[in-house]
Amino acid sequence: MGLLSKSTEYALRAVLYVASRKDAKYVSIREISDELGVSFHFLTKILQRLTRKGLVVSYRGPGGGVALARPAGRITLMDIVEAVEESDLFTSCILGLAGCGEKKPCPLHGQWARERTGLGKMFRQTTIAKLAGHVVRDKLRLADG
Amino acid sequence: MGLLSKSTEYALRAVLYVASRKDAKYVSIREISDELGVSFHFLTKILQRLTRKGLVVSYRGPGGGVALARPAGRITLMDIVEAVEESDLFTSCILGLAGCGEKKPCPLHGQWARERTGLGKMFRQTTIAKLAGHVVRDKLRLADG
DNA sequence: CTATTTTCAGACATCACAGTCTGAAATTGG
DNA sequence: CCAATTTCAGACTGTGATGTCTGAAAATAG
Ligand code: FES
Ligand code: FES
Repeated sequence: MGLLSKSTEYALRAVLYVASRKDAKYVSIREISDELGVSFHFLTKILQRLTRKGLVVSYRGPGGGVALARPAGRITLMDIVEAVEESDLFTSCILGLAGCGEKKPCPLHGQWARERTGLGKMFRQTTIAKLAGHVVRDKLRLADG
Repeated sequence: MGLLSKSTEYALRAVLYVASRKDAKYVSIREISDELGVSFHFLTKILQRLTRKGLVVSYRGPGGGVALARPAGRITLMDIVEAVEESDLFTSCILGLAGCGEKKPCPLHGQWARERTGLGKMFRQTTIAKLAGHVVRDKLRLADG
């Protein structure tokens, strides 16, 4: 099992792609799906979700597409993950028990809570701007190959 | 998405339960499923996998059940996870790209690789004995409620 | 206005994981 | 031997995530 769902993976890659094309006003979903090598229709549904959540704005018709709703420096990985994934990764018990907390911990609670906090920090502190800049400067990939 | 699959969660809980019943020779799957509150048949399939992988030994007939194949101090969480999960969590790209490594990193590689290493250490260094001891001494739960 | 482009919306299909069920094989106790 | 107990094996079903398809709605260009 991967850490993130396919939907979240695609969402992150798509947003990073849009952010790395700072010059463009709107980027069409068709262009994104072609560049990332993922299904157009599936990506459309995912981006619609980001649109409804207010992370990206969209525009229909020729020259339309999607754009970030606010500066990439104010969008974190956690924003995206929370928008598309209904995951309790950062709050739930690693053994799947009901209610994770200090009151009734499972035997793994201590160690998992520490790792989870580290992961949460990474997702909350890393912005799209930082990663997109990395993509542009170092020509990092957002697709296979 | 949780970090572990249901199968892995059940496997860990079952092994911890067996380890925390040091006095017993064999623990029946029925007893385990009752205590953990999970499906008997489903748990059976999971424990059969652990048996085939050589992590537990089983015995049929009255008084039969499963037991750890070696001292709990020499079974790590990673042993269990690798036995039941065909997960690449500790080797694959967090964006799902083909081939994760320094040669062709994705923009998240650096940060994810660090977190992943921490997680891997936790799973490799934590033994069943340590956690089961914790369960017995502090009466920690392995089931809901 | 008309044709084209593009997102929006939702139905439908596919697939892997989770869970259920039935019966066979092994072991024990009487 | 016989009956009860328990694991082993595999077929079957349910469910949610993934992926595909068709058409409507909005915007642009001519
Ligand atoms: S109770 Fe299990 S991780 Fe917190
Ligand atoms: S290439 Fe993406 S995490 Fe290593």
